[in-house]
Amino acid sequence: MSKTQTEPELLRLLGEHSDFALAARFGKSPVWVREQRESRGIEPVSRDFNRQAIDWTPQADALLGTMQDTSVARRLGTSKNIVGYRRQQLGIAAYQRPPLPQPRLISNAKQWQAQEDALLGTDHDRVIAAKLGINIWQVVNRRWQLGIEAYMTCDRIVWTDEMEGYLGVVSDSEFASYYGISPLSVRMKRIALGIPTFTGEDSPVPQLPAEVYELLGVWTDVRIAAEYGMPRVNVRLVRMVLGIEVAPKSDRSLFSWDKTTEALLGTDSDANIAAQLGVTAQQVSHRRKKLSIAPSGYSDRFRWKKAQIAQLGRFSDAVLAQRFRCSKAVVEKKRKALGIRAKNGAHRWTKAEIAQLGTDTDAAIAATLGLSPSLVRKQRTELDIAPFRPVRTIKWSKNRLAKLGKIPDSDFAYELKINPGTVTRKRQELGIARCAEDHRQHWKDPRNRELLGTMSDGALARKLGVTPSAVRLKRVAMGIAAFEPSNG
DNA sequence: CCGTCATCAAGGGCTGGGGA
DNA sequence: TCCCCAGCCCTTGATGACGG
Repeated sequence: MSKTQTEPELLRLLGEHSDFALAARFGKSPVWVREQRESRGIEPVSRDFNRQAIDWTPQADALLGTMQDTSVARRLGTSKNIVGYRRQQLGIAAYQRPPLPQPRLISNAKQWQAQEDALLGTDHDRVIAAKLGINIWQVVNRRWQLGIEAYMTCDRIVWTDEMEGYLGVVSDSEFASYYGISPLSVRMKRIALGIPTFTGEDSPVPQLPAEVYELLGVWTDVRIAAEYGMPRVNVRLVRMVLGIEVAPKSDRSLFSWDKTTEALLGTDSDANIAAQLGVTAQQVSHRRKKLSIAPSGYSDRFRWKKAQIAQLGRFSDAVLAQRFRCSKAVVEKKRKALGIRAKNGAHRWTKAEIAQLGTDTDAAIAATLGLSPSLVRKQRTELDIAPFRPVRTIKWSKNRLAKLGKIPDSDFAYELKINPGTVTRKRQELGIARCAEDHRQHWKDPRNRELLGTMSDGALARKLGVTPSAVRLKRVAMGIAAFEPSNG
């Protein structure tokens, strides 16, 4: 089929078939197909486009249970839910993965009870292992055998059935480009699901020394990578494939910087200097940035090209500095000289959002805008906006005065966004008795006390409507250890 | 007693260069 | 085209210091 024949036919089918299907049929890239579709204002085809089109032939049925539903779905061009439904209709058991390599730590077989199986995947393997009084590897192995997904608290990329179905259909880079994510993330996901490359080659999971398997989830990835001289990404990939949660954080170690050690900053890579000083690369990076020292190898004498100037403001200065191999200050200077507005990280600040900075606590604004408090604080300090101070002159209206003593001081203070002491003093000044209830009521409730240490202080604070500090103080006072996501 | 800020550790994710 | 990997940014959460 010639190009002149191909393209009108392809364009006619836009929106009737998925971008990937058309790309495969006409030998185009999915990104190109999407661009053509979007430029014509055509909506993408529904992810269920082929729901009715599945022809369950004996050959198709024969695949059920011989591999993961996701893999069957990919072969048949449908979703894993449809495959799973068909498999259950025919009473075919789900595909069971082969057993994991048996580390030395698994000493004896365990008879699993139904209620113990029910715990799998509901929390970190380490936590469940502690609850059951067994080794984490017994939990991992059992969960793996039953095909239960590991408990995850964070997964930034939301992998849909549709996305998983297209893994291996096109190259990782093509896939990454289409969905706007990193090829590395695609590769890791593809290997984790046991899907070969689109050329049909297997991507083996990196082999780690036997003893390292026992350290996964026990030591941090960074520590394993450093101790065994292997890339962190390999450790992460194997841990991800096995569904082992991250390890608890190590104890923090403070480093005292002096003129001699500070003089090293920027003379070599942060990692090399970190190794030299026996600290983490992030500590070096943090100190270097604090002193406004450019990374090693970055030059301030930078010759700008048109293509590079075109990127100013479209990406954060830091990202461009890394991309152009120059310091962040060089990018910032050029951008400001051209009057181009900065792009901060993944978030582009609007005028309305900037106007909110400093009008409330960073945490409260972050919650409103759906950002992290750190990002809000960073933006506020960059714009030289003073932090919100809860201590301020408050106008005591009749309505506000009427509430004194009717609700707990701390609750009222929270409502007014002022310090609770201010409310208490005003109430005492007017001789009004305090409300019998106060924030301590939170801790009088045994159900709330039982929550201490079971989740992060911040999470419990949000749940109870108090600050993380309040939770932390109570937790420490009761001698309860801080919650560790991987604590076992 | 509680809120805020600064600092640090760590994980998720990305970029880009080099090699097969 | 894929793989490998160093280096970096962003985010989350814990904690000490300080102040109201």
